[in-house]
Amino acid sequence: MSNITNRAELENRQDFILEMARLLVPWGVPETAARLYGYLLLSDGPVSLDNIVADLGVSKSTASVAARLLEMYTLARRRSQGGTRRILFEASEDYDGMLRAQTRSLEQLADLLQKGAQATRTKATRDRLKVMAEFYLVNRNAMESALRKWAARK
Amino acid sequence: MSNITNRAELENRQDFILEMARLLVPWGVPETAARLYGYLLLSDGPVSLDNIVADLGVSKSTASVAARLLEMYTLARRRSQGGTRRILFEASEDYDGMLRAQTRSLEQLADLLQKGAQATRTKATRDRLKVMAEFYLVNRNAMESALRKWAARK
DNA sequence: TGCTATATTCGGTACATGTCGAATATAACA
DNA sequence: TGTTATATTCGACATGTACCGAATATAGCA
Repeated sequence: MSNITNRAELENRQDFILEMARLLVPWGVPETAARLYGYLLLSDGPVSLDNIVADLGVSKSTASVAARLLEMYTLARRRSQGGTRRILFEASEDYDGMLRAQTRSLEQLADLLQKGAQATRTKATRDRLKVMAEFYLVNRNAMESALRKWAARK
Repeated sequence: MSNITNRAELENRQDFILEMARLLVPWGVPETAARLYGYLLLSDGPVSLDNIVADLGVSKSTASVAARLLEMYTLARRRSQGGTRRILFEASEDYDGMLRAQTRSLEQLADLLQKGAQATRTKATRDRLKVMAEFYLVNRNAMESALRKWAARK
């Protein structure tokens, strides 16, 4: 039972899904999981593994693994329902997970550079490391601030 | 001819280099290129391929490829000198290359979501896509603004 | 032009990762 | 407890990527 209604629309959906994969793969999301995320974003409601298998053309094991991956990234949520073992998946509203990971990464980078600077005796090198640390910290703070502002909006 | 002066310091440098690799690999930088970047950051001046080979324990071909990669990322610069074929490498001051790539990526993501929204007929889904597009755009702008401010500093 | 120093490319190999279908586990329920 | 529907794990296989050493290319210079 496919989730897609007509032929003309399918092309657009496929394009969207493929493009989403193209953009997400460089962020470290495996191809299939990235496509699944695009698929979930376009789906009008929670979908089952069998939906995924039908519409994405992957095996059930692959679908299962990809869905769990997206859950780990907090990009998707599973929605169990009583009375059946069937699990439904949907895109999560916590779509800031990826960016939060970024801020964490920038923070760690700044930290490492700072520590590196402290352990460096050559002034020129030490100064460069300090400046870099500052650079990454400033950018981290900008993102962090934007994320906080967003969370508080509405 | 190694670039490292004494035994006690080596441990710290190695730690720094390894940690840098750990942080950069998730950004899509291959292990050896990431280690090389850490090494360049700690080096007090431009280094030759032979320095890299000696200090990083990789083959010359690997060093050559890794250095070229860093150049492509604009994380390193090569400095040719007349009178010899020897090339020296150093960390670049354009260490914002990675973050600029991020802003571009966020922009494309926002764009794709926006276009996806336009092609969606279901209101709830369409609205979600619009909100997401806005989210990524806001964050892109925050980073972009921080980068501009940094470039104009001093 | 030939010789030396150096960088780059190439072919093969090892390793990691994603995918599949089959096997297994588990929830629901008669 | 047995049967069915469903999800998950497992083992094998394919594919891609990074690495190495050898081969090749090229700059400098006698």
